[in-house]
Amino acid sequence: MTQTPIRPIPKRPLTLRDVSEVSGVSEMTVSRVLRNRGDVSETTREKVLVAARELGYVPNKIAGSLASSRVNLVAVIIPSLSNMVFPEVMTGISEILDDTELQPVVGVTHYKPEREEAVLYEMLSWRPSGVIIAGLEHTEAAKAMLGAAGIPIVEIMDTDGDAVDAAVGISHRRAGRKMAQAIVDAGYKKIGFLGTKMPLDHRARKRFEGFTEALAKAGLEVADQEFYSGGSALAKGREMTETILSRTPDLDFLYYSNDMIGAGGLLYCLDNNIDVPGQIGLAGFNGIEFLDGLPRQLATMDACRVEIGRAAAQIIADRSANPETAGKELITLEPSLDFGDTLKRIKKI
Amino acid sequence: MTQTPIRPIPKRPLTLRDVSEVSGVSEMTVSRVLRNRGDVSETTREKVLVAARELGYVPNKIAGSLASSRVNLVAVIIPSLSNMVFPEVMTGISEILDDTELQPVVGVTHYKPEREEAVLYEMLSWRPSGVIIAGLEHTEAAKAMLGAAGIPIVEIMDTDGDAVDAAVGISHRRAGRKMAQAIVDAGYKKIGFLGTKMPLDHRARKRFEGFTEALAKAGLEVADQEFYSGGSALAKGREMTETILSRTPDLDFLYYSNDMIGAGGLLYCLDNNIDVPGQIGLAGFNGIEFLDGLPRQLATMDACRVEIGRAAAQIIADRSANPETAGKELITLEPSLDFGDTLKRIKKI
DNA sequence: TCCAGACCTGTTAGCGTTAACATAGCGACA
DNA sequence: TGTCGCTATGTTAACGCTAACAGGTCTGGA
Repeated sequence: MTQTPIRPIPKRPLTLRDVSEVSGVSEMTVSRVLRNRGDVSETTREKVLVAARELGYVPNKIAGSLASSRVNLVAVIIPSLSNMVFPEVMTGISEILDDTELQPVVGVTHYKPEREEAVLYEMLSWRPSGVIIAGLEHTEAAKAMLGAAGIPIVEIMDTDGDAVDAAVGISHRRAGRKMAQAIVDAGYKKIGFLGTKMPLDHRARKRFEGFTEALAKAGLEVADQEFYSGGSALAKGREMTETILSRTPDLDFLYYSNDMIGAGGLLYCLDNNIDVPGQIGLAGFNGIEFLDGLPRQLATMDACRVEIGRAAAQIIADRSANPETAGKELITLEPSLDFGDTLKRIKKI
Repeated sequence: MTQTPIRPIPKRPLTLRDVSEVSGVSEMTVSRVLRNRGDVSETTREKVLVAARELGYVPNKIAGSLASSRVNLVAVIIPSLSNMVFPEVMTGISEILDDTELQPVVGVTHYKPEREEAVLYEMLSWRPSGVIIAGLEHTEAAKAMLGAAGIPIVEIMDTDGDAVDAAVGISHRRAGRKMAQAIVDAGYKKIGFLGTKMPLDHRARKRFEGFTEALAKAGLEVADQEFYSGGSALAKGREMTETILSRTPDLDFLYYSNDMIGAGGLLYCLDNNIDVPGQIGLAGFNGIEFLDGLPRQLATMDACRVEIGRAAAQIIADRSANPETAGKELITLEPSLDFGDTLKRIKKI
């Protein structure tokens, strides 16, 4: 019936002092044991660990970080989590950071510059070991903060522009051009574009710019466009496809700004017995895994999401381990085109 | 050509002292201005804000939190981000916390108890204002930590079991029973179950238990089962459906443990001209928004994800504002059944 | 026998901020 | 005119931990 005589009343958060008292050594020694730093005899180590476990002691990183002025956090600032793109980037980041002391902390901006600024400020106030932030476009204030933070900064996803420090991504202009080229090569002539109403999604904008630019070189232009916002992307893809095809029935290609609406479009075409890719070709952007299960494989372009996450995290990890590495790395990955079943492979005539 | 004379050399992180020197007041006054706390004259306030902005000062929350022993973080511990379920829970949490000082910090466990334990330890070491954690099943050590943390704990998603402190969720047993009942009522007799190979997904397990239990009451049992792990859920849904139907061709209902594989199954049936819901009925679980775009609406059950997030965050916010509220709230939400187009509505004969 | 050096443990002084209290200035009122 | 009571500011002492240094003990080689 005897309980372990754990002091029952105080209910105040435990500190190193409590552990040190129970184990009969100094706080410093307890700290050493708990961090595996410095020499401690095996007997002492054991005593301390037992005491800590018995008390249920959890170290206070707030105090530890302040004292050591090292914070094992990496701020990750992204526009959205509901996109499936960013969870994949997170996967890449975690893969690398799991092998280090570092830990990602996520902030979401909802594509709003002022939110980004606020989130960044908030994050920096925790004095993280590094920042991974989506995009190259930031408010002046945000750029100033990034520049002055004195920690590694990696801007991800995009390489069309100037980075504050390091950058990892793909060229979205190039991705747009590449897709346009493939479409032109396949012989399509009357091309429609379907995208999101997102003036602040700079990467989508750049893809579109690259796309129209390459079409122009081939003497073509986008014949019709349609935009949406909100709602189920798959359902919207259907609706938009219906709308654009009823408005401009002789389109022979539809380029979607993301795979989800592209998938919706594909389902619409199949439902309506439209010959894909004969009568109409389709392509999306991103290569999301879920597409695998669709009746036909949508042509798409891989944005190298996991690799981007990995590379970005690697830069932070390396610099964190090796502070003198001056950096300014710029890693440009090459998006690969997947023709799927919805884009003819016919080469230039 | 004159630059603002920002001291150029030191490049050491700025502190309150720097701002206080530039603005000519004490550190305490600067602190008061920056936190909007206590009386400060308008002139002084202005001076301080100008100095802070000019220097690009960002407060150090590490030090602030240590001194005030208040940390405005809420630890959110979930099994996965790639599920679409949890991003929705996050949405609910953010909605509520955005109106407070509190900020969510996410940790991901990948359904591994030992990861959960580690993540929890890590999180608690930041002394957050509260913990929102998925599920009621935790290791002994994790339960001990939660019990001893002395902060509000909300276990979410599930209410079939004992909570450490507060809990918000649905009864997955009940959800399973409810679905079984609807299937039985519609007159289906030979029922197949398709799920994930996830012994540690307790909620899926409980749904299955409730499901078989309700079938048993109607004198039925699950006629065949099929499990998967990894890969594109949509594609796997197809494969599994093909497999189970070729093994047991006379099944007249397929119950999927999540909507994604259910959608794959639906696409398979449509491709193979199987009459849904006449020949075979289908149902999933979760009510994910993306289903809206499918050719036919999959029957499903809403898990109240956003509401769960909101309610959990509200509990933390309330208790954080009002520490004496003793708590132990238990909020059970009612999952609603959506018949969609794949489950006959015929009532009991 | 003595000392270098490895090993183990303790002491002291912050880290940058905020809580709590102290003080200065100033007008108002009996 | 003295004192109360307000506002505006400053001073001091933590918060819980770790870096840096200071011993003290023990070993082995000269």
